[in-house]
Amino acid sequence: MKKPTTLKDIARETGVHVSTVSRALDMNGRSSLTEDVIQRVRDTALRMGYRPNRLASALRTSRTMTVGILIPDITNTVFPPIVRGMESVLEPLGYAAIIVNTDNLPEREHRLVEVLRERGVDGIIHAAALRDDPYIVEVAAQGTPVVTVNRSIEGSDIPGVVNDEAQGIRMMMQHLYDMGHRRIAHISGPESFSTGQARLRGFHDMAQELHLEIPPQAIVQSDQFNEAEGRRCTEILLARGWQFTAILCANDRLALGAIATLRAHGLRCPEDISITGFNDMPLLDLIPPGLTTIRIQQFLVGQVAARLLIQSITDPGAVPIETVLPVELIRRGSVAGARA
Amino acid sequence: MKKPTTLKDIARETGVHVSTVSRALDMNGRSSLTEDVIQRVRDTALRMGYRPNRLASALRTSRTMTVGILIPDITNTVFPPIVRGMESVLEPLGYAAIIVNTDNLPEREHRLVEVLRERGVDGIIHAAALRDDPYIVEVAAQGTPVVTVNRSIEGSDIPGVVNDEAQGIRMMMQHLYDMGHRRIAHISGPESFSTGQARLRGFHDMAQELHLEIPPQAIVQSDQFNEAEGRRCTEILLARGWQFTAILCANDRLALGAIATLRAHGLRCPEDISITGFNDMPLLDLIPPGLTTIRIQQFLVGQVAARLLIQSITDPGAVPIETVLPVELIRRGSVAGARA
DNA sequence: TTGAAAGCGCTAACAA
DNA sequence: TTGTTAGCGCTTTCAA
Repeated sequence: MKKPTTLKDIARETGVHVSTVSRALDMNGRSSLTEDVIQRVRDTALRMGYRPNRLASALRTSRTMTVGILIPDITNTVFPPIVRGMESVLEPLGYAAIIVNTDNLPEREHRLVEVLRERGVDGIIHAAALRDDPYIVEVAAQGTPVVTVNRSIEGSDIPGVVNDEAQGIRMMMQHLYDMGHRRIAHISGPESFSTGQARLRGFHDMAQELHLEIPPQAIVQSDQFNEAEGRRCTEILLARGWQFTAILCANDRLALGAIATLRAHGLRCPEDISITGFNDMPLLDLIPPGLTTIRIQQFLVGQVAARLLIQSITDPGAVPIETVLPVELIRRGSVAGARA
Repeated sequence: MKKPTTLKDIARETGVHVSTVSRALDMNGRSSLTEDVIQRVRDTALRMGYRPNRLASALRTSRTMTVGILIPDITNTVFPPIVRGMESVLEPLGYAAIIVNTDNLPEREHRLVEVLRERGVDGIIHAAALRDDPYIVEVAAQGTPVVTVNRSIEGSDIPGVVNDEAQGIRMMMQHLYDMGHRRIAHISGPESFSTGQARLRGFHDMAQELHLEIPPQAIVQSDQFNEAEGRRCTEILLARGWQFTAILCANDRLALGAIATLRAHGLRCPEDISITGFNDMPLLDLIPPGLTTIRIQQFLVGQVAARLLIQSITDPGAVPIETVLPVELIRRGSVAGARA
């Protein structure tokens, strides 16, 4: 239970004033101190096992060297690589991260942001932003640096990193088209997320470009990005009776649900119906028939977001509002040529 | 950029002393204050959007209401559910969590623990403990409450939650035996983790009980719990030429690697060789041929660990050293009857 | 180049 | 029941 060494202890030990110790231990700002004093102080600090008390220093400087990360659900396998990407830039810079799960619930998000603010985080990386998220906009307006990842907030000037949704959908549609598909259904993402929205728009735009007819029955909107919703939406699609040869799903988990439901109806993927996803989440390659999907650069997206946040903290102003990262089409087994 | 409301602001506004404000806002300890004052203070606090500064309060009380969580790698899908389990008990109690990834590297673990201590965490949940982990033992000895999850530290009195490894291996061996397997190989876990050790011992114990002969060639030790090691170890097993009908792998990822290597050698699972795993990680059920495995209660293990930590913080002494959670055998497609 | 002193926001004796 | 006071450990302005 021994109590930690403080600056005062080191001061007593070396016979200088605590402010001198503080200066000697300050790494960046050149301190105008004698080399000799600096050495003596640092040596004794090391010897006594000094560990700076960031709470105290934060109270003085209002810099905690801690940031908050808002995730919808860390259990969703797309997010861990993103988090590691963030950590890979934050940790070397001396930042620690408080990670919280919002479950996409606005009032839970609200509460958790309070938790972060009470702890004086220097900034917030928001991977769970809602398209309409007035609360976090307010937080940013009050001076807490905020950046969004994956999703963006509509009509706000909060910097964000996103994947090239439009291009991803475009490549996928082109691929399906090239494989002979003309009647393509779409299970779209929740309309409360910018990703769901962007992918839906991409779908319409590309359909028009390819001169595909997309009747209203071709599209079902999901309420969440998960397997259960994928199943529910596929049931609806099937019940509508419109004859489609492929379903372009707004993400991988919806696609997994779609495949399961198809199978339950005696339909095979890809022989009867082709299915596509989005994200290329981990382990996907091992799940038959191998989902054809759009790969986003999960680790990189995290890195870029973290860099943006650091920049917002140290040098606001010069931070780009939107950063778009390229995506890649991954062909696997879930797309086949359209039946005649 | 408006600066946050402090107790002093509320004091000025209500015309009482800041210590009175502090008392009025203190939720638990009944404060011997007039109902009227309490109401007035709380009302204005609410009106002014007061948010307690935990840094300042922590500096005074040395309670940050923040805990540290050490994970080997959040990208490993067994861990996110465990983390959610922890969060499910921590968050309602007002605790936030700083989560860090050790990658099983001792010196990285060391550095990250420093990061946590500098931020004054009230305790540490260690899901990345090494069998021999003198540093964290020292940290605990110096007064920081520590509990381990999944893995335990040898010869220490640090409280820990583990799964019933012995019973899991026992059930699995019995299952293989019942399916006619008599020549069972084992890809064991890293010897630096208590889990690897415990499962290996369980393997030997149960083999003896079943009167199975286990020649030295039957066992290969992995260096890490991942697919690459599973492949490497399987190659070794195959090269040795000992005829086995099943491989009991120390965890799911080793098993996934084993299946891949078998396939590369033209061997089918389960027709030629049966394979088993441990953990029942998410998505495993979707990967063919469906790995027969031992399910650990991921969410629960996290919950229990968090409860233990809170107890260690608030009421040390009465904390059980070891808590063992039951496991379950999950039969899927990777085990078939042994070939004659 | 170094020391003195004040204060970040809060809590907890101790007094009144 | 409420106010006064001191101080948690650190940084930073001002003096010397």
